[in-house]
Amino acid sequence: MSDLLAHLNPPQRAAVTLPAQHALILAGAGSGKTRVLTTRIAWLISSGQVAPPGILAVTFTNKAAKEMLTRLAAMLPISTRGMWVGTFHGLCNRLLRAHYQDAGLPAQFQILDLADQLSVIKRLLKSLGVDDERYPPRDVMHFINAHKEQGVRAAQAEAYDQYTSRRVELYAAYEAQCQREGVVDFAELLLRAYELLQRNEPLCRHYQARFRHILVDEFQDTNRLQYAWLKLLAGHGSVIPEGTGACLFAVGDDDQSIYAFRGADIGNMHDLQREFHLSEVIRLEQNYRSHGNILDAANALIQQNRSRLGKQLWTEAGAGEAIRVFTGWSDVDEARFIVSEVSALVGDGMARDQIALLYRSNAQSRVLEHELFTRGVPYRVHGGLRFFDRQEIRHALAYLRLIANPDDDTAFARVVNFPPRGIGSRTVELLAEAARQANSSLYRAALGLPGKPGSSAARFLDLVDRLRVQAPARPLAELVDLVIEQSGLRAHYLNDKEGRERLDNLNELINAAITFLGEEGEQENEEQDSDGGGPLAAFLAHASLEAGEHQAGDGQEAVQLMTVHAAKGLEFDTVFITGLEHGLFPHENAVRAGEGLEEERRLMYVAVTRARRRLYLTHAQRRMLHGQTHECQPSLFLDELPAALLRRIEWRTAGSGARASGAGAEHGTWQEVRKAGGLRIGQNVHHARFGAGVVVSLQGSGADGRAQVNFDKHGMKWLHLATAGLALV
DNA sequence: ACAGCGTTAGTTTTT
DNA sequence: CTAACGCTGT
Repeated sequence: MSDLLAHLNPPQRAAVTLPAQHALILAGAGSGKTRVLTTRIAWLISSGQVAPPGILAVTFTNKAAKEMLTRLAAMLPISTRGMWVGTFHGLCNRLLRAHYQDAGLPAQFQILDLADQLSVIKRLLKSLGVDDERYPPRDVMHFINAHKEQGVRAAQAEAYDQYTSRRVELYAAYEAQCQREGVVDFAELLLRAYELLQRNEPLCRHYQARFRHILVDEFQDTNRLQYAWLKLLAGHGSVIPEGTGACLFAVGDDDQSIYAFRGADIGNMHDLQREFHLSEVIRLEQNYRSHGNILDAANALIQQNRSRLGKQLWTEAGAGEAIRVFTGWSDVDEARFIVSEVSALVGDGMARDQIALLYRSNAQSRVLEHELFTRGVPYRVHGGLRFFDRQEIRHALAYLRLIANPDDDTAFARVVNFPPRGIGSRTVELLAEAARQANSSLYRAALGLPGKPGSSAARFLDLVDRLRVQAPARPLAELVDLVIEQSGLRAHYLNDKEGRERLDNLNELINAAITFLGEEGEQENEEQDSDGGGPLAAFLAHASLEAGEHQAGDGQEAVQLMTVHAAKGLEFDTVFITGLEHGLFPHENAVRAGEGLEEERRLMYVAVTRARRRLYLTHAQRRMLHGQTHECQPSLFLDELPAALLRRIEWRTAGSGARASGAGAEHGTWQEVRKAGGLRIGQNVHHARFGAGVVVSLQGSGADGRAQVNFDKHGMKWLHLATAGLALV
């Protein structure tokens, strides 16, 4: 056991060996958060304080849950069996499957992802004849989800004006519709599980007696409902029998809270302290990731935020390199600099996957990708289409869903005419109308319709029927194969020119089914409760809850491109934070909202703390946005970093000795015009707004000519010679 | 049933 | 500037 604690620093050890009590651990970036969490569990178990079934560990992502299990398996001599480790959604799904009747759900209930949910809402609005201009489906969906995340049902929702009142009605209709179809959306998964425990006292007592330690990762990202769920399970706020209820061990970092827009509420951190009477908070501030300069920059930046619990990262590593700042003349210029820098780093032996290019919004990847592609640098963009989101996979899953639950209208509508079998929109409309009148699902309405035997509609119903009859006798993978074959999907994609890849994906789905069953059997389960609905329902839930890797890395070691949000939790030797311009990062939409700027700053903080050794901050003076070129001001975050930590990078400039690679082709161009406008490199100039500076490079000629000037006070700028009014000094 | 056209919007996202 | 969506015409 002492081995467990051997490599921990004092605060980490204090957190791990805390007596059985509620606790909040404020874990800074790179401070060994996951390690503390897993070691705590291992310590609790190996010191005999709790048996594995007494542990409930909650994360937000499947990746984090998996990582926790892997590390635990390495630490503990005994099996992790019996522990509940998973995402909020995964665990709630488990609860609902085990107690589906008490929760008022069919055994085969399906889980709607965001796209499915939107599709349900669209159909609902249509059937109710709602003007979707006034009530855009996306807004309605957001309205519904926001309420559910607050734990508010339609019946309790406040309708303070007529418009809202209508949306509450739609929320109620949506609830009814989902109930009729036997489907639950993501938020419903949590709300149902919460209500299940809240209303069923014996059941709640059972779990309160079982779980003695609840550990939560990324606590700052919890929404109100998730916090309420945790409190309920921990037995907080109600009188419960002696020896039951759990200790809540929450690990989080308020400075890395970047998901307020989807309901995360940092207020939960304050409430946790208050409601659980936490006298002290353990702070993990020693950072094992980054060099000193990077941490100093991060600290200085985040200090500008007013509402913080307070924390200061430090390291035993040296100061390291200065933070490099580059100002591009344009977004393209910025990208060229970055890629040239990347090439140089790779040339010096740095692994490409240790270089990350971060941006605030996805659209920004375009220019970077173009440049990387042109220069032949392998790269990988995170955040693309996920496996279970692919069209062909969704089609196949829809058939499987129909087999499991014929009332699933979303699934029905998706495949009723795919592959095309002559069931047009007219037929579907009639069907929808019949279903609405009979208050039944599309499938049942279709059964009731006076369809001619042999009609395409009847053949479709036969197909689903036939598959459903065969389903129970078949192993899951075989069933998937059967569905792909008999539905005509395989034949359809065989005739398709881009179908090759889609067929590969469908075959991959069969593999996924095999893998899934393997893993399923390996873990769980001495408990009977975990499958309500058999392997098919479990597989479908898996498909909804774990959307799969974004794309299998093609093996080739590649430069990593992603949004700052997607980078949270990751680390790289070298990080480029790009597009550091006002309006872009911080994003203008965020700045307008009340606390928006602070969240943007936290986002910047997350970005900065991703870097181990080298950090580049880049921005452009003009950028193409929505088809128009915009003049861009540097991000205010650049000004919030101590100048002493920064070093401006000059690129393709005379005599600077900066990376000259890539300048070859353009070298001649600017050499010819270096005398443009009477300016020369090294010329001292004065600008009305920026003051004194030195010309470091010249480009273009005539009305197009521009000069890069390093201003004493304002750093590097590109200026139009025609308009800048530079005075020679 | 589907191609082709016009319109419109355009942060961040896991489950 | 795009991409995505919805509508119209064949």
